[in-house]
Amino acid sequence: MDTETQIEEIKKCSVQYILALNDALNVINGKWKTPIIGSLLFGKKRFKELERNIDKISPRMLSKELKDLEVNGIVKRTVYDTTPVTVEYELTESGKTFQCVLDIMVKWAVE
Amino acid sequence: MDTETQIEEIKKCSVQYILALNDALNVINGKWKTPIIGSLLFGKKRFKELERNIDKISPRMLSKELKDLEVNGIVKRTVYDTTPVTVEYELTESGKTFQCVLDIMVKWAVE
DNA sequence: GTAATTAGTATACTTTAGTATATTACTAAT
DNA sequence: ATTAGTAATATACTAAAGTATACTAATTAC
Repeated sequence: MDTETQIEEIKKCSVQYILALNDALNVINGKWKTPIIGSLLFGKKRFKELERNIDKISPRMLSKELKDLEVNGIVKRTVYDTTPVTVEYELTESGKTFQCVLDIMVKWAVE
Repeated sequence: MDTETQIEEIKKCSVQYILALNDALNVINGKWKTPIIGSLLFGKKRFKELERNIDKISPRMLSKELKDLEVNGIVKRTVYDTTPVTVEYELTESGKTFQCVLDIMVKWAVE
């Protein structure tokens, strides 16, 4: 069964539909995940760059949310052995395809 | 400026993009709003029907979330003067167009 | 007269999310 | 020697979200 057919099947069953929905919602829940993803859509960034780019986020939250996003396969973390250490965050392929979800939310909000 | 052009403009500015995104996110935040919308996508329902349809939701939460959704123009509440009183909840036009947002989230989750 | 149904509300509580502030260890510049 | 920058972590706290349980008033069915 291909994904298209699979999606059609899921749409018929409210229980499965809501389960799949929750998977997607877990990626963006909380106050900070969308600003982080939004910021990374404009290119890879370092910890401090994100901290400066996202207004009022504390390092604790930034650290926690980046970990969550990494676990969910949205963000890729790369450490470079420099002094001081350089850590770069960027969206994975899955993270990039998530843009279409965000775009349609923006579209809905505007309309 | 038509909505299409407006959306293109917003996509260029991360601040505006995130603001619009938050409007959409406010509609679905919390544990119960998507199950409620999901349930109403299958047709109009009464309070007790929703309570039975959505596993483990308490009347307090159902009441609160329905009010939120009503305020945000997603759900329409209609009271019929019967005994005992009948209250029907259904999606507004805006609520129905929100389905495409949910659908794309499901699509993303499956893929 | 008692139970069940309707659509909720009230109160108290627990859990989760988020904030504030300080600290770590390393280095480079002043 | 002090300050600043790197990427965080630790501790303690507040605020928001959600749960549990009991309750309302009106009516019908048993």
